[in-house]
Amino acid sequence: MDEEDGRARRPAGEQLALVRAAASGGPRARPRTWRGAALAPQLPVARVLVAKGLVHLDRLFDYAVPAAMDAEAQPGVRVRVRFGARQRDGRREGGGLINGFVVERRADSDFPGVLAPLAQVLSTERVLDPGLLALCRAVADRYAGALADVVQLAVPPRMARAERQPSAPPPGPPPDPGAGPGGWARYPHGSAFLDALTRGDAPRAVWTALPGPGWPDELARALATTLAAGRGALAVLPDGRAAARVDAALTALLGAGHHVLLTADAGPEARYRRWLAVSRGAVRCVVGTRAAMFAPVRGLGLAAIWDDGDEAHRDDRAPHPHARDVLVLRATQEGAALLLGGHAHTAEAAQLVESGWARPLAAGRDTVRATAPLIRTVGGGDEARDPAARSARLPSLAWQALREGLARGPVLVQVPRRGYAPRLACARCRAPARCGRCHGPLAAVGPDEALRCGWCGTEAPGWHCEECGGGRLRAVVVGARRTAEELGRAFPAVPVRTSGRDQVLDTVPDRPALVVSTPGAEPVPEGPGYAAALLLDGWALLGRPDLRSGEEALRRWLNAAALVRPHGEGGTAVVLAEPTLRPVQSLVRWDPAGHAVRELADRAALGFPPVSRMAAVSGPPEAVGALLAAVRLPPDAEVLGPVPLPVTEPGRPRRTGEPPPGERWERALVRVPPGSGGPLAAALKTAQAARLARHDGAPAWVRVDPPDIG
DNA sequence: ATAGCCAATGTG
DNA sequence: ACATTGGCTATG
Repeated sequence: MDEEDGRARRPAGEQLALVRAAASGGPRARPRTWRGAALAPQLPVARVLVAKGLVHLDRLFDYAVPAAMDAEAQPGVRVRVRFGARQRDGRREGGGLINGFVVERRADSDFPGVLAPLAQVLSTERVLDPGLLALCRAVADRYAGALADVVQLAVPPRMARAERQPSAPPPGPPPDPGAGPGGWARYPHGSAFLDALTRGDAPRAVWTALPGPGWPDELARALATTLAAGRGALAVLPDGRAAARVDAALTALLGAGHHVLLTADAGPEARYRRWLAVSRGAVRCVVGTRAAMFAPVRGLGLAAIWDDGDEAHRDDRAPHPHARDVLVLRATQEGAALLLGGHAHTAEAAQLVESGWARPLAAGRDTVRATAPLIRTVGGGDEARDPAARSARLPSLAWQALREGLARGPVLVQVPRRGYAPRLACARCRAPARCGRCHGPLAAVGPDEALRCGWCGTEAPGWHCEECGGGRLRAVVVGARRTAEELGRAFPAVPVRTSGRDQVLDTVPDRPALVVSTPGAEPVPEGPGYAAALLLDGWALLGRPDLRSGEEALRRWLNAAALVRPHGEGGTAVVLAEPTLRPVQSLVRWDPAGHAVRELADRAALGFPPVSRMAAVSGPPEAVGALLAAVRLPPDAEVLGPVPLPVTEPGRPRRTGEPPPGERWERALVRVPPGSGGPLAAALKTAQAARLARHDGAPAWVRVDPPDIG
């Protein structure tokens, strides 16, 4: 914000006299809108956010409002201004035109100098309203980022054609979904949650969704209930497919016109048109992917997020806000309800419950048992005795589950994402390197890690090829397609479908088929669910030192197993993993909340997020050292490191915050206890701004909530 | 970032 | 005496 510098405030008259003098005096050309023009009679000062995300320029600048722009230069509109000009003997020189937003109209300015005029009002659309501005400010503060950067995430680029069209209002008042609570009746507190929404209260719930296809309808009912109570509603989903399912459920409840779908699939212009309908208040219900977390819904009554453990919820642009955290901020700031739902539970969700901020919304054990499939595990001890199973190189139990499932319907095989767990093969004969105990694929989990089985985790020192006796390995990438081919040969009578990153299959019919999919791309079965699922993804994750490996493996398993028929209808999911491990046990008991609670306790004991908050400072050693030396950290902050970062391999595309190839960078972590996250971000931002403004040596990167802590 | 100033350095 | 370069600073 603008600095409080204590200088005497000039009366508006004197200020304007200065501007006029400047305007009539100099020989230089001035913006055409300005030459000789008078100023706005009322509120002649516009406070402008310039659209440059520089941490050290993270404040507002005052401009004079020419009379001709008086009516249009309202708070929230996009403008163009001269920025970076210098002032010499009463005239201004240079400075380029850049975009910005009018944030406020004022009678006078704190700035003691001569104000430059607004150059142009780009659009009369008030896209950055005070509520959205306050949210962006809070997000920037939370993440030690620049306000302009966050605004760029929140306000889509202008599409003139979309602005020319008026936004159609809904066909009438939103219909009351009142046909009872639907699937919410299965949850002891489900109806109470909906009733609270109807009353206009702001209940906050962490919802453990029952397995099965019901959740999009339940989410839609919560949104529709809020809308019927006269408030706005917003749901953020991890991908376009999930958003489309909720969109369809909402259309079924309300008909068309009462909500919009904000996803990237629509294309920039259609997306902006829908966003404008929300911004203008014509539509008050939004379903979308992460950018929708900022959707300026009027009178927000409910903010909902599905599957917050999905990394797609974190924006990939600085300062990398996470939709869960943004919605928690919004619910607090705007007095809205929060619904954080999923089959899995993050430690963050558990923390919201444990702190008392949110209440659990879960079904009873009996209901869970009646809706979940039977979970079976195959650990390293289960040999493949069945000759047919041995030829398919699958443990016999897995083979059996596939065969029995295929007799009754589609069977899902969840395989690791391509390139995620590189498989190894004999360098001489190309035969896949197999585990001696369970025939699972061997994998090198980390660069210097031991060779171990990708399924049961058994280490395989001194490996030799079973086919040719060779002792050297080479990496081969085995994706879904290859797994599909292998399984197809094992079950020649059954059609094989694949679904993965580049070719996602939305649904599969209720007929016997092998459906090979990577995590997150699982097709939704059209019938009562998959007859069986084989979960081959996860071991590579569990072997990692990553903080979230267990949580993430369980999340992927639960999301796949939730697509399987209930145990009572013959549904079975087989997971190839050691049954003693915590995530495996939690899957067997279908207890995601319990897993998250234990996970949270562990992290609390170790001083890990989300109980502590962490920020990473990375860069060349001298830059990291200088920033750490300059920063005035809160007294309870603790600096860990710095330690050397792994060197970027040449050729691999580099992400921001990673060292350029060949450079040796370091990373320090700064950790604070709960409650000191805000001061930590503020301190880092201040130090960063001071160093950048002075060009004080090489810059360091600051990132709040860094990924890959472990 | 970016433009403009200034001083220091280089060139005829 | 003048041009070129690099550091420094403020941006309304």
